[in-house]
Amino acid sequence: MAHWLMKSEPEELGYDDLVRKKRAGWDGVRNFQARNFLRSMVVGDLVLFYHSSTNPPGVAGIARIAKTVEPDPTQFDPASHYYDPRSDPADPRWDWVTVAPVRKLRYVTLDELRTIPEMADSRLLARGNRLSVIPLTEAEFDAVVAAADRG
DNA sequence: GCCAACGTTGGC
DNA sequence: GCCAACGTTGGC
Repeated sequence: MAHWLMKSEPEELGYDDLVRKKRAGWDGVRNFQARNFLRSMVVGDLVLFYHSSTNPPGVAGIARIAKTVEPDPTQFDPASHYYDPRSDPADPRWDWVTVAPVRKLRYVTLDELRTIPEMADSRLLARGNRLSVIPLTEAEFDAVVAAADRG
């Protein structure tokens, strides 16, 4: 089983929205590296659900992969913010996975994440990082959850 | 709203 | 296949 961190803008989909909806297609990934990570996910992988572009950014809860990749339907929807006219329906460029909530965590802000020793080498904290889907080691994942539970 | 970082695009 | 221009991300 693998571990991940996935960024979502809470105005689009926050952790509480995921709890309410029970599952959600993770739409809008338009970066090849992030997409390739989506493609390697399997059912049961655990995810730290991260709120980005908000003040403060941070980890809001644990989710899990409920369904593996399928084409992201928003790429074919001209009304969608994520519409990609270059994507060929016969060979879709962009995929999504379906995620489900596991448990809400005490909110661990980005500032606090920076103080967790196990996270020091994570791509999340790397300079200039913009990836919205980031693989975590089990130690990184566990350390963040432990910090949330400790607080 | 700014801006640094960086991925993508397209001209050559 | 280089690289400048452009667009996007995301913290601040």
